[in-house]
Order: sequence, then structure tokens, then C-alpha cells
Amino acid sequence: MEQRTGTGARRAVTLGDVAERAGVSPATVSRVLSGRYTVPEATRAKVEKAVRALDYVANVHARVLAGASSRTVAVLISDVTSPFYNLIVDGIEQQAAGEGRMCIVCTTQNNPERERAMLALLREQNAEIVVLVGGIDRDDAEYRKRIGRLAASLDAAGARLVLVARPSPGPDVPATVVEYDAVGGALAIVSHLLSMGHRRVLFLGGTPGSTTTSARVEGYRKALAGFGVADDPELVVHGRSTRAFGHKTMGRLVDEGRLDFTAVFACDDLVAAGAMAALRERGIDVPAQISVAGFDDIAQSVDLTPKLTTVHVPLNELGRTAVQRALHRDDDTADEQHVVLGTHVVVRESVRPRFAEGHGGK
Amino acid sequence: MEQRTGTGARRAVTLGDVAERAGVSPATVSRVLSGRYTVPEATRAKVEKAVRALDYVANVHARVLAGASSRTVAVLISDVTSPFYNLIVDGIEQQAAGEGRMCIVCTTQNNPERERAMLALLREQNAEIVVLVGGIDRDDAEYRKRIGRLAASLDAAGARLVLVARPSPGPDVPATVVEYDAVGGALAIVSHLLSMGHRRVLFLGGTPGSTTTSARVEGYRKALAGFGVADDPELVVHGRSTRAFGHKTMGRLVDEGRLDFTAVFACDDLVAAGAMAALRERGIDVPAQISVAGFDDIAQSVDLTPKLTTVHVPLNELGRTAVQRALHRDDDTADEQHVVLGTHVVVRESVRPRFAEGHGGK
DNA sequence: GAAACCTTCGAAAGCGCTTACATTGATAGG
DNA sequence: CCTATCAATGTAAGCGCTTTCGAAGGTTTC
Repeated sequence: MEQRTGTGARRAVTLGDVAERAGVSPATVSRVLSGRYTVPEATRAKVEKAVRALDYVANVHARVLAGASSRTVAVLISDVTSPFYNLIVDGIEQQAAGEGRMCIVCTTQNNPERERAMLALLREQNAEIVVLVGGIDRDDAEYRKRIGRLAASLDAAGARLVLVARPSPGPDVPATVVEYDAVGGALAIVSHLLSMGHRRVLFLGGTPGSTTTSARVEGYRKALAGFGVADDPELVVHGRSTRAFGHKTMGRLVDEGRLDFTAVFACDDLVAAGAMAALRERGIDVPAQISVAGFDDIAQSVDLTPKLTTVHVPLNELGRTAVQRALHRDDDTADEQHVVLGTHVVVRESVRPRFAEGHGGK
Repeated sequence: MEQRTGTGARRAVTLGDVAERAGVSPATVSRVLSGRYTVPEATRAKVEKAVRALDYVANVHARVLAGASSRTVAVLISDVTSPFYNLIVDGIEQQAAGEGRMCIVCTTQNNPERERAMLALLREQNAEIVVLVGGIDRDDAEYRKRIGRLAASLDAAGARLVLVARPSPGPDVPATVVEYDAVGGALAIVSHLLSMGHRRVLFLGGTPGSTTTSARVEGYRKALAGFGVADDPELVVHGRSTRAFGHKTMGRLVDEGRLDFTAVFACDDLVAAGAMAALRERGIDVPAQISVAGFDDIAQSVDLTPKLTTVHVPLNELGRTAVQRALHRDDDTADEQHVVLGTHVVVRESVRPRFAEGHGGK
């Protein structure tokens, strides 16, 4: 517990208090606590008893200042509310906890200004590793320079930059990168759509230019090319990756009579959910009239009606792997500092062959 | 950026480096940075220039150790993945960010052992406020004692304990408590069910004994009493608050022929989602044959089929209010340290009058 | 029984910062 | 012109810890 001086001023129990109570020096207490020294059983017992009696907890700030590791993993995401980020963070936290690390999770709310401020804060925190999660809006030279600088500065401070679900900024940047195969996933699911006879496939959602979107569009185009289908720019409609966007935009498309597609590849499951809701409201049956496919395989996609056919992304594993690789980058067992995890199509109910039940698109 | 000495040892830029470069003393740099002193414009400019030139960021640990505030909000939840917690954390982060605070989010993974360890870690962190989110498994004397001790110890260290969506441990405990009206919400929605003619209402899910469950059960019982309906213990089936539990248990109930209810009040929306899926798989129509109501109003409840009738809980506001009250507890404007936010029924499609379409329950 | 060694543990420096106190030079008052 | 006053800034202590260094005492070796 804490002690109060007569004036009401307050201070926490310090290592010195423990030392005094145990009848040893502060140095000995520190040694017992660190656990990395051989301390005779008798001494250790005395110290541990005093620690318990005083309910002592060390002051991290002092500990870090004196040179110990902060044993902290800092995570920066744009939005706590998104299931995509959640699942990644969950993986990060599980692994971090398993390795005895704390997690600091911060959000940028999609505000570049805030991202910058947060990064500064995280640098101050002396985190062991700093994890940046999720795609970025533009992968340009300026961004690469910034990230390179950040990586170098963390590296210089003995910390490690980790990029999860975000492309590598280059091989010479000292960072751990853990991505998933977005192009492959998009290629696979759009091929699935095409193999079911669909020829006009709407690509819906995804901030234009963002790395996440680009990869998914690339897979989409590759699939079209593979099937010899022309790529109609009219069929790519970008926007924010939210349920609201999917809902609003699909509604507008239908209302404007632009229903010249028989399948939709939504940039992610949330957009797919919105789009399906909009179609249902207008009496258009999924999948009988229109097939819908998503991306990410978030938990709720099995609760959509029909159950969503989508691309499974190993989100939890992404998080776990990132922390594991970053922490053990000296071990020869976990040496790889750029890993790409595989994705795969999960076939459920929202995709059906074109004209399967006598309905056609349009 | 950082500097390297010849040996490859590394150190970050310190305040002293800035001072040297600016040609002033460390104290002056500190004064400029803190912003709470009148420093002549010329000096301030010199210092700021040096700060920028060296890309200096202060070391929080040193800063805190020397007595400054950590400006940190620590949050403890059991699971990042749950939409209920997410939305609360989102609110906490928004408010914290608005007030210039960092957030540290930790999870206990529902492990009491881990919760204890985390609490110790958080105490070490010298957070300004420590927020505990969500109900607890048993509100007994032992728990109250523990929380009382924690509150006192934080208070003694100048920090504040905040309880969100968790009942108050007593009026004399120095803590900020922000709850929602769970009993009222449950009362309202079960009354809604009863007013639709349902008489046998299954209560599904919720860890038995947990404060969250207890409050919801209490509202359920009150509603029954209000309508003069006997409370059949057979109709209360507890379990974990997950989709999986709702799915499995509802499936089992149906398969065992225990379908002697016409409505279900699920302890939360996730359980409702699972239950609805199980019913659908067995060809039982919701809401024609069975009505289902949930609790929490998480985002995905509008994407269930039928759209879920549920109780809206102001999760985001819960988070924001908590931080705001805890931080401004001296202001007379925000003085209230125990607030209960209201809940309300959101009527959607999953509840229908009993026998509405010629179907009966059972 | 002296030399060599090991074990145990205390003294003290120092991590990077804030701040109470000291110092300086300028301005004002008598 | 000397001193009181004040603004500007430097000096130095100390926050609570880790860790190097060395002292003290015990054990082994020949």
C-alpha cells in the first residue's frame, strides 16, 4: 500500500522501502526482482516477503530510464471498431502477452496529422517494437522516405518497426513486414465468380489508390485477364470501405438503372454487407439474380443472408506472426523478416452460377 | 535523428543535445517545451529550431520520473474482439485523444490471473486514469475489497480508477463509475415481448452470476412480474455470451424438443445471432414461429435476417463520458462521479405478435 | 597456513528530465 | 550613483531504478 506523510503528500512504495524492510540494500532487491542473478534462497525469501508485505510494484519509468527494456509493444491502427483491425490486434496481443509484453494500442482515426503525433508519442514511449497495422492511402516516394526514416530512427534506438498488412517499403529498410496475399485472394475469388459464368463483375469499394485497394483490384484484373474478359472501368466503383458506403452506393447504382452486372466483388465484407442490404431492400435476390463476394472473412459474414462467400485472411495469425518475428529476429528459427501469409476462398452461399435459376442479371 | 558513437553504441537525442545546439541550458529547453513559462521570443525560436533540427522527442520515462504527468489513460478489457468492448474503447479513445492523452489498452482474455498481472502493470505505468471495462463474474465481498484497495492505491498515487459498464463497488470508494441502465433495458424489451402476447420467454446466455447477466435477468423477471407471468426457472439457460454458445444451445434445445417457448430474450446480440442461425438451420422461422430479441445493439444486428429487435446501449458515449468525468472531476461542471446512461428498445423485425400468422410456438 | 578463488552484497554512478534555487544583468527608485 | 527589483537563464538536486565495481567473508588448493 501507499504511505502518507503528515501533510497529506503521498508517495508510492519504492524499492528502497522494500530494501529497508528486508534489511538488505536496494541493489539486492533489484537483483532479486530481475531474476537474472543467483541470489541465495534465504535472501530471496526475505526480499519477496517484504515485497508482498508492502504490495510493491516497480516504477516502469524508473526502470526503463535506468536501462531496462520497457517490454512494451506499441500498436497503431486507424480504427478500433473495424473487425479487420480487431482481429489483427487480438493476434498481436495474444502473442505479446505470451511473450510477457504489454501492449499500447493507439488509433489515428484516419487522420494523417494524428498519425504523425501518435508516432512521436510512440517513439517517446521507448517501445520495444512499434507495429503499424493496415494499408496506406498512397504508396509514394514521400511515404517510403518517411517510413524509412522512422524505421532507421527506431532501429537506432534499439527498437523495431513492424508493418502488418502493409506492403514492404523496400528491402534495405530495417523493418519486419508481415503481409497476406491480397492479390492471390482477389484473383482466386474473382476467378471463382468468372468460372461460374459471370462476365460483368462489379468491383465495389476501397479507397482509390490505397495499397489495400490496389492489391485487390490487381487480383481482380488478373482474373479478368485470365478469363479473357475485357476490363470495363465503369465496373470499378471506389469509395470508403464501410457498410454505409456499400449500402448507399449499391442503392444508387440500382436506382440509376446501372444494373448491368451479374456479380459483385466487394472490396471487403462490410461493403458486401451493405451492398446485400441495399439489394434486398430493392427486391433483388442474392444470389439468384446477383452474386456477391467479399474479402476478409470477418466473423459476421456467416450471419449475413445468404452467407457470404469471401476470401479468408488469417488476421489473427498475421498479428501473432508479426510480434513473434519482430521479437525473435536474432533466433535462426524465426529469421525471416518479410513474410506473406496465404489467403483462400471460403465458398458459402452468396455466389451462384449465372442464370442458374432462370433469372438473369438485367 | 539519432547519433552513433564509433563503437556502434547508440543513444537518442537528449534535451542536453538540444540545449547545446541552441546555446542555452537544459533548463531553458525544458521551460520552452513545457510551455508554462514566459520565455523571450528569441530564445524560444532558437530552441524550437534546434528541436526541429535534431528531430528531438522527449523521453516520457524521464519526464514522468521527474514528476510530470504521464498523460496516459490505461484501459483493461477482457477481449478486443468483442463489438461491445470495441465500441466502448472507441469512445474512450476518442475522448482521451481529444484531451491530449494516450491510451494503453490491455486485455485479460477472461483470465483472472492475467487480470491481476495486468493491474499490476498498469499501476506501474503511472497512468492518470485506469479504466476497467465490463461486468465481472461475481460481485462478492472479496471483489469489493479488491477493487476498494485498488481504488485507494490509485487515489494515493494521484490517479483515478474508472469503472465502465460495471456496477459501483460502494459510495465510499474513490472511483468514477459510468454504467448503463441494464435492468431498465431488459425490463423494456421483455415487456415488449410480453405485450406482443408472448408468455413463455426463454432467457438465453450470460455467465451465471456475472453482474451483466444478473442485471439483465433482473429486468427479465421484473417484466414477467409486471405482466403477472410466472417465472419458470427452466426458461433461463445460462452460458457464455458468444455466438457459438447461442448457436449450440438453441440447436440442442430444439433437437431435444424443448421448444415450449414462443420468444427468446438473448443476453446479447451475439447470442441472438447464434440462436437465430440455429433456428433457421432447423427450418424454424423467426419471427413467424419464434420471436427473438437481443441486447447491446451492436452494428451487425441490422445485418441479421430478420433484423434484430434489441436494446440500444450507448456504448460510445459510455466510454467518452467515463474519460471526461474522470479527467475533470474537479470542475463543478462535470462533478458527477457516478452516472447511469439510459438504454432503449430498438424495434426492428425479429419480434412479432404471438400467433400473428397462424403459426404457434411449440 | 598462505595464495587464489568464489560467492554475496553494498556503495555509488547515472539514465533524461523537471524545478527550486542561485546568479546575472538591466531597469527603476531614492 | 547606490541599492531594490525583476526578468532571464543557469546550476544542481533528485525522481526510482539498474548495474558496475569492489569489499568482505568463505572456501578451496597446494
